Amino acid sequence: MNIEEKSGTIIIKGIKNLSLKQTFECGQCFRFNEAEDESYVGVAMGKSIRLRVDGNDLTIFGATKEDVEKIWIKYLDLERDYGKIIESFSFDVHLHKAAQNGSGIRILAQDSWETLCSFIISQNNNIPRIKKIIDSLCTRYGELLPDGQYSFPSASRLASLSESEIGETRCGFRAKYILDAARQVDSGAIDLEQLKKLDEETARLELKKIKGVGDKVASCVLLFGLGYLSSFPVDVWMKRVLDKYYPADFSPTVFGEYAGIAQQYLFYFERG
DNA sequence: TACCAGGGCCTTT
DNA sequence: AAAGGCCATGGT
Repeated sequence: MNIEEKSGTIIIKGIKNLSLKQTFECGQCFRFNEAEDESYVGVAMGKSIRLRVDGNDLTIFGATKEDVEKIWIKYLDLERDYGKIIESFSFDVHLHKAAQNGSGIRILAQDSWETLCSFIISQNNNIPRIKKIIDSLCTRYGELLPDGQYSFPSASRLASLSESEIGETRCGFRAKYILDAARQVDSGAIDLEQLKKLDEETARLELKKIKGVGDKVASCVLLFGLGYLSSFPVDVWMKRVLDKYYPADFSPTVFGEYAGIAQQYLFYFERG
């Protein structure tokens, strides 16, 4: 990877298939927002960051070269050849079309705890409100970062709160689910890092032991927070896609080891 | 298997 | 401006 450091910013050249807009607005992540000059600003992995793409060059503001190498390349999944994956989907006309439409999407390797908590909040909810609740959670219970933003609160911090304190974020009936997740992660009853080492279905069963985590939320956590790129979340949108374009007995497992990436292309395409 | 659980967005009127 | 449907659901 071609990494240059220039007056406090990092530039990585020759990155194909990276659109910040598609990546941050396809519903996998709730803490990045578009700023001026089409850059994206947000907090992840406990750090604030600003990103900008010009052609095939990615500029990273506010990060050290060490953090780029250790954190951000992995977070943005920059080492994976998405062009090759898109071509591998050419056996399916509809998927291939969707993939070309969303060819700048990358599946972020997000923090496992933040992903679990965020997708519990996402249930039966819309994106603007999900973002608002997460923002409130971070401002209230996260840690203040040098640039004035707040980190995502740790499981142990949330485990120390009452249900009504979590409810101050206006998350409604989800407060008890967030608290259960925080307590199970904080106590070690669930070890999210260990789940990355299991097989997908065993990890899914572990996640579903948490209140408020059903198949859909578990699938999202597997895909966005635990690195299982074969995980294929099926929500109302995806049901619609499957009904519309695929036979009744169709199983998304035919999409293979990158079925989760296929899911994102189909989701992004269908939502328009 | 229905129905219920915040609340706010968003479209329609 | 007011109404009502809807929302990347899961629990009971």
